[in-house]
Amino acid sequence: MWFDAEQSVTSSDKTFVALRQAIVEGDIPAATKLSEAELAGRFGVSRAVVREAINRLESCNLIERKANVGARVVSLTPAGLIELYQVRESLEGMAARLAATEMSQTEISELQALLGEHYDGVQQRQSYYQEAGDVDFHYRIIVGSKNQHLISLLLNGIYHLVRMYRVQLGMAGPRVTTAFDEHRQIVTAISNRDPELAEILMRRHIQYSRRNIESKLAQS
Amino acid sequence: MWFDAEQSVTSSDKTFVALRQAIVEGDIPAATKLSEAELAGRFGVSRAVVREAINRLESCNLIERKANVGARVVSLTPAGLIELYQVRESLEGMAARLAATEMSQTEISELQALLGEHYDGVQQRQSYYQEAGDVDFHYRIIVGSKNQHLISLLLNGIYHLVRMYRVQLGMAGPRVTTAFDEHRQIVTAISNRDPELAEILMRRHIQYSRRNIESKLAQS
DNA sequence: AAGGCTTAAATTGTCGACATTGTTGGCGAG
DNA sequence: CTCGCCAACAATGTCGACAATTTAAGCCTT
Repeated sequence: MWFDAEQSVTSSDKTFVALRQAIVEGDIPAATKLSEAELAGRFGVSRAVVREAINRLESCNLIERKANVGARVVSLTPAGLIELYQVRESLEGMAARLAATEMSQTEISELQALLGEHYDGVQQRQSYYQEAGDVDFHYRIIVGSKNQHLISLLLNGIYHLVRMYRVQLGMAGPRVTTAFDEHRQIVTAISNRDPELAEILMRRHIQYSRRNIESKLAQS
Repeated sequence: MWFDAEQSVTSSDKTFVALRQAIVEGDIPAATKLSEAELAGRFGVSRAVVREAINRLESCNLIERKANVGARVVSLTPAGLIELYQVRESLEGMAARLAATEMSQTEISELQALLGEHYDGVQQRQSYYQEAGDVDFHYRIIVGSKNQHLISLLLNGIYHLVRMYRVQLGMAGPRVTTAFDEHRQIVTAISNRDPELAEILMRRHIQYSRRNIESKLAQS
């Protein structure tokens, strides 16, 4: 499912990607202290490449660093989740707004087709497909904004954190049918070239998503 | 004027800050190729610290890197400026919205006091004060949002780029009186605890600012 | 026994050298 | 004369070792 067209060529890249996945998937639990030496041994590389990987992880907001002390994986807190979704609401709302004017007709058609596939998946209750379909939907709108800053901030910065919360809080993929309706409304607004409505609907969609995760968080 | 409470203790930090300033101020022109060896010699440090500084500069979107090729300072383009201001509009709009509910009464009072000082500066046509006052105004609202992601994205990521455009396109500081009115309206909305209005006004304020810079850009 | 100081261990920060990759110039074939 | 291959060069990527700082333990004092 993953949209990394950029192949990681250098050793640092591979270590970075591997570490990021380990953190996001929870193989390295939240709030874990990261020892450069230990990681270097585990990945069979030098400490320099681990350092570079850690630096890049830090700019993804997946780890926190203190000078002369070390790095540790971020802690997942309810407050942090809310803050994350506030930023996401802001950025993805703008992405939807821009997508309404910047996406080509071809891209919009593909988005509508994706919505159709998504609908089939929902009918058959394929939960794995729901998750992938949701990510793909948001991904296309973000890219459709044609704004490099937005794309970079969301795909490199926010989405891995969002996924980390989802995975580690055990979000399977409920809220599918309602989410599908919201998706359809957003696509309609975009194909009508209505930026204001697209932004409003996307922001509400993310607000609902946040509240859904919050309620899950409160249960556990 | 600068608000870096975080003192740079390590050698990488100092190199990073120095390099960032050199790039933002234009001492190192846009689109310049950055040689690790040369910079290491110029700053009197090892290549490793220059590498780390360059990595951090990259996550600020001030330089671009290609594997096995090298790094170069970003190019300033009209399209890039527009994209940057679109993101800024989105994020600072959300910051104003959050500030309207999250800022303490004390912080709001200080913001109003700052507005008064700013007014005096405008009366006396102190252009240096106008620039500093504008930055300080936006800074307080961003911090007032109490959202760590927002604060980090804007202060570490966006603002240095904005400043780079301002400095290198020779923006002295016009648009002061109108901007002052806009600032006052925003403060009023925040002190009235009106999130929606605060966001709308901030977004319009940044849209105006963008158009102003765009017209300057078209002249040259 | 509790607290603070000193010292030792471990971790991070920095350095110089080596390996690998990309680039540039020249040479030769067509 | 142009195109393509090859080699030397320069730049980035990686590594192991040393230096500086933080942390922990141990000892001494009170």
